[in-house]
Amino acid sequence: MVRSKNGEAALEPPKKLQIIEAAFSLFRKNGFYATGVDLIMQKAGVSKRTLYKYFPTKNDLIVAVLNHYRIVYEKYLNQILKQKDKTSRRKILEIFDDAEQWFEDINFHGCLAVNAMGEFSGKNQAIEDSCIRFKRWEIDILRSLTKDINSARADELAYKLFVLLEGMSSIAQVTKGACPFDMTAMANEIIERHTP
Amino acid sequence: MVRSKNGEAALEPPKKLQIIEAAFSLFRKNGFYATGVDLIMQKAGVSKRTLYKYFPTKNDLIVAVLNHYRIVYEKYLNQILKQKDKTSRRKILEIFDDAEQWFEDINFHGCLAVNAMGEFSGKNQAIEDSCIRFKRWEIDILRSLTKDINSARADELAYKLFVLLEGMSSIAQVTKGACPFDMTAMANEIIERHTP
DNA sequence: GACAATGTATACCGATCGGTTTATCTTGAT
DNA sequence: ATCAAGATAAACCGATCGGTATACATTGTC
Repeated sequence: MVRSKNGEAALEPPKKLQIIEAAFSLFRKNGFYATGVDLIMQKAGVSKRTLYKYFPTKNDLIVAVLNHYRIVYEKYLNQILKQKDKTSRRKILEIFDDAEQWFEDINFHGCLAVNAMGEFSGKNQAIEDSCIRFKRWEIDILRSLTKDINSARADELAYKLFVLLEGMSSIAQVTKGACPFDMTAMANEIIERHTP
Repeated sequence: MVRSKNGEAALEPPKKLQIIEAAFSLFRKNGFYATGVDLIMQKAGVSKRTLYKYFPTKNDLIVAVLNHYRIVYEKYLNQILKQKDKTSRRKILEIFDDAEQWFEDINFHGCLAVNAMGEFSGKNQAIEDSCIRFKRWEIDILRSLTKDINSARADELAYKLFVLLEGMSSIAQVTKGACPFDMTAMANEIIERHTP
């Protein structure tokens, strides 16, 4: 059984990833300050010593979680972006369609980077930088798509779509109600208006 | 000098308001969990006993601060809304103009209700309710103005403007950079498109 | 079977948290 | 001048925080 355990261990994520994923779900649900390291190590099934071996401070773990957040997002986006048979416009609308569903999920608690900035703004530069990088990356993705729609006004279109996405996210986080209007249709209108 | 002190005391806000205002600025800058009651009482120039007389728990103070946040916002909005010589459209654009300046301010840290929801979602019902009420109130104000522009589609127009406002707020909070596009012009475009 | 490495469990640390209590001082009304 | 009210300052409380240190169990390698 030792051998089989080893085989599994090679496939299952290492402890470091376990910790990040446990912290990720706890931070998202309960916030950063409100989540203690004891709870994280308990949920990760890992001792405190191991946790502090991989992450010398809690803030280091937070930075790692924010990076993980982007990687998870990236994996999802790549599934959409790699579809060769779809136009950039359709890809964008697909992103908005999925986002609309997320926002209606009872377990949606807003963008982790926005929440982190609300708790650590002016307090921890590394965390702030992570958040800023995340948002810049988000709009870069959108811009890479809007370039195919209207290369001359790609920046403007990407930014307008981004504002729509962020606005809906914030509103959904607070009001927790279903969107009173069709977000994807809104995105489609904006794209329509910027299509030459 | 005792008499002059008394005279001033009658005009200056009572201790309760001092506490709320001190907590307001601290919560906005440093977040809720990260701000201890000791710092609040120190900044308010008030003893701990007095603070706990007016607010039995810290969460009670947070709710009061969120209500205060709405009242401050309301006072500002009333200055705009009461101008009889301006159209509702101009009033909306004025709101967006001011918002754009706020967002570029170095001391802007996002919407307090959004930040509070990020820290207390699923933890404190009273705080959550305060945040939800705040957002509902915001969109109600917008709807009261869009009714004058297009009564048939007032809800839709108000919501679109609200999404724009919230989206810009979130983006500004994280990226801390100047808006790359003219937000008021965007609002104007939206209104234009919904004007019959 | 021995050994070093690694992980776990847990006790512990000082600091700080939200909140209470006590003791002192100021104040306004009589 | 006195006295009760209400404020302050500060000690204090138990709990929890992030983080460290210790003791024990498990593991792969030789």
